[in-house]
Amino acid sequence: MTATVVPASASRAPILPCAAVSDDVRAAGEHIADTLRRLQEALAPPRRLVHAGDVLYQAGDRFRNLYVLNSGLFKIVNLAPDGREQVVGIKFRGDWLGFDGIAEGRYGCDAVAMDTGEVWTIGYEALLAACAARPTLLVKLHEAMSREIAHDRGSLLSMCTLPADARVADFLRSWIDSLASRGLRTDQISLRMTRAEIGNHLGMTLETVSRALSRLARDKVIEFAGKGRREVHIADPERLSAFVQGSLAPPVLQ
Amino acid sequence: MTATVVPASASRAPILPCAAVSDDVRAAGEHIADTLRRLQEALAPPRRLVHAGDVLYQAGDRFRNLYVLNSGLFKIVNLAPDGREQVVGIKFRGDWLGFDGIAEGRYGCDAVAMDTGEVWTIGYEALLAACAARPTLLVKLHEAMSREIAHDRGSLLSMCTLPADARVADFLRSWIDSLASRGLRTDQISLRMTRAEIGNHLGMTLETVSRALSRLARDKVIEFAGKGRREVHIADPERLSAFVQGSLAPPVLQ
DNA sequence: CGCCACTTTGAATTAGCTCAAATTCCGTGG
DNA sequence: CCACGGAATTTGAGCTAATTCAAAGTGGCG
Repeated sequence: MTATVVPASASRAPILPCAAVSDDVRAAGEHIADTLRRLQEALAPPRRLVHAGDVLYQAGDRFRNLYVLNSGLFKIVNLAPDGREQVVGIKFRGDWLGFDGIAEGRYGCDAVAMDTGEVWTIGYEALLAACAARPTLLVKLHEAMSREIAHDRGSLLSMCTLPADARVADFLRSWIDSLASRGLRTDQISLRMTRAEIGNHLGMTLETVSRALSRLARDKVIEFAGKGRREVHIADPERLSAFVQGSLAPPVLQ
Repeated sequence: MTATVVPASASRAPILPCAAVSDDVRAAGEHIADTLRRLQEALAPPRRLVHAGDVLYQAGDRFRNLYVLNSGLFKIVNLAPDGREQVVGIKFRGDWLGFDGIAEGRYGCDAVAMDTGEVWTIGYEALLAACAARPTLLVKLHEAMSREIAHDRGSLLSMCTLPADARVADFLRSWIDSLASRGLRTDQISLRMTRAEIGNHLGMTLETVSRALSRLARDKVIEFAGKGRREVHIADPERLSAFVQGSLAPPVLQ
């Protein structure tokens, strides 16, 4: 574990590339900043710097804290007793981690950093105490849990109703959505995951992921940037949605 | 909508068939009863009788209430804008419904009764007010949300890592688990769903569900009871788990 | 009794998997 | 700076699990 603790006096927020964004995108970005501000005021949570590969918590660890991502990227990995494992979620700035530990008193997943970032540690008991005095903080907490439930259901829907190619497209689309709702630029994704990890997350093999990406590139829905093929450019997010739709309705139009 | 409102003076709890159950199963059953008791004390929520097919709320409806199931069985159906739909959850006695509506102020799914039952309506604002004075009620609420998140992730894992037959077995196993944790008899399941619904829930076709069930019956993992083939007897729940495991490890034993 | 919805089972088709080989990328050490 | 080696990626060629299509079979209910 190479993570180190950073004093609360560290920089308040990361620099956000701020291109032209719509009003509701800016509003959504504000929503996250607002939550972070309130957490800072109420709890002045300790901050921790993490690097790719760092494990924030593991399945089975005793639950005491929730965590909020101030920057960076995490994967949430679910583990079955029999050894099966799956990437069940990708977490971005503003996302909370660890909700699944509340009920049983132990985390049910691993949380692994996929990039350098900063995590705020929120003691659960302290959070509850703070919420008692600040109702809006409780509202934020519930919204975050609710969003997570809704998002997981969306994943399940994609998994169950989309063919492999469309599932990959939808995965990219939802990633773009996440970026957009944080006011980040939506024309490129830096996939900090291998094809194998993406495949595991989407319930398909790494070869199928590779083929799907190649086809999306061939059809000009995405394009690869740079040397490695982990930088994906997306000229128009709409084309991703269109691709998903297209793979549903077999050309009925005569 | 044929549902009717039942006065709060109605019977406190349904009759629970109580065979020999282990201590922690009884404890789990107590957990639910305890939550219901606290809700009753704090809010005296209105009770509503529902019948199979009744729709409690629909995706898009304005969110105002959570609901707690005192008896009966619900399915939660997620709907995509493009018409895709999926049964993303099955709800039993003690389960909460509607969490997904908190964040956006609108429900994201339909909640449809699959059997006669009684639902308690919990005004969200009133609940928050009640929680302010009763911390344990807040704890219960968070536990319920946490459990839902953990459960959804389990579903995703099954979907992504199990072949069709094992997925059906795992579905039955988790249903049995739900019954067990409520102190209900675990040797039979009354599937109040068609093969098509089960298939939709598990991401496979109705034919595949039918074949999987036939194979499970042939292998004596389950057996059909009664005339229709919706009553499933399960002599030993362990055999379901064993079947799931067996379909993972290709006979390595020489 | 007969209709209708649900279920089962079979046969043919296919999407995605497995296996295999070639290629690219990137860090490391000479 | 370049050569080397391991990991990740791409692409091809069968193979298989699950789907689609089709046809009986079964049960519930007016």
